[in-house]
Amino acid sequence: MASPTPAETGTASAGPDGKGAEAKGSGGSGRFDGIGLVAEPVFLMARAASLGSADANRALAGLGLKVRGYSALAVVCSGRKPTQRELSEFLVMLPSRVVAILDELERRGLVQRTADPRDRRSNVIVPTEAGLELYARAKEAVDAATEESLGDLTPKERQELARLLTKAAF
Amino acid sequence: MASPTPAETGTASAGPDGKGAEAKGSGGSGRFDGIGLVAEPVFLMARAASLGSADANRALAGLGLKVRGYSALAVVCSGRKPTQRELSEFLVMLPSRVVAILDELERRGLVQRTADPRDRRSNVIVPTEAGLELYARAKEAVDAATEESLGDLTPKERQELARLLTKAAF
DNA sequence: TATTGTTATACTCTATAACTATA
DNA sequence: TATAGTTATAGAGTATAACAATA
Repeated sequence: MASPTPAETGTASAGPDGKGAEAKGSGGSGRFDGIGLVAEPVFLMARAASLGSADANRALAGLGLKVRGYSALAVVCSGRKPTQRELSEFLVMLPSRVVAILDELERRGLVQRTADPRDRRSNVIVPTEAGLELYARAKEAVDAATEESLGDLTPKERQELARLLTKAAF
Repeated sequence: MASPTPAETGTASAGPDGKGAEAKGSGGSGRFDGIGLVAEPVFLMARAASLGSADANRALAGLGLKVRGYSALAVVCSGRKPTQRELSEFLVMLPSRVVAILDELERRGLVQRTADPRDRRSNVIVPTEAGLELYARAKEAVDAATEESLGDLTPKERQELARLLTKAAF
């Protein structure tokens, strides 16, 4: 059981099996009952995030994106015109990592660094047409992956999960 | 706002600010409203897990543990006598990573690799007295950190969050 | 033949500290 | 004096492939 092959998981997460092979749908932790850890939010969030990111990375692989690049592109495509500092805070990424992510997105012609008229130290990041188009397709891919990885939750449960995670994440 | 100093975050997570400095308690995403990404579970789980792990790592630092080592110790101390393969699957860690984690825990005298009478290829991992004692203290530290990072959620909401995350994580 | 644990290796991400140009 | 972006570098974590012992 459970293929020990990590698969092309991209990077930002993943682990030994692309998808939990234990007791999905049993309503509990399946064959891992009795381990106190399964009741701890820190562990549950880490595991869910790891598996979810792996799924999303697989879904994004065909578009040449991974979760972090996709997330940055999503903020840039929101119309908010973020600076790199804002991206750093929102995505919980170090400024130096933002540089690398944007270098790649800019090299591919998906975003542009533009001058901030109010502070010449800052870069305002805006999407290109190609960036907006790729983002639209990427979002579909991520949504489809989410649909699959949260397949056990009802729409109402998903909405509640998102609400609670928002309180935990901000 | 928001100290750009990452602080001694351990490793398994972290980012630019140890704790969200935006609009905690506003019931929403604060100054990040209008970014579609904040509604996506993959992003929310990654952000919550990142901040939560950073908090937990800070809480565990004084005990010489980080989230992954703590998690492995927790499973070993559950009385389940896991093999390394089982730890790999449960913790979503590659077998080679489990080797490194256990090498460290064993070197510190917290766990022991013992022979599996039913399969001489496997190691059955058991805790030492010192391991059980350290785990008890570590669990308290993690629980306290969780108490703080989920401080905005009512007990009922935390319970519901744990239930939904369990469905998502297994 | 397949699996467990192990080692080795390459790559990515995280963390820190410096540097520049602005403010 | 402080901040935004950049670069460089050290340290963890992730992903693969191979191997010995065992099944």
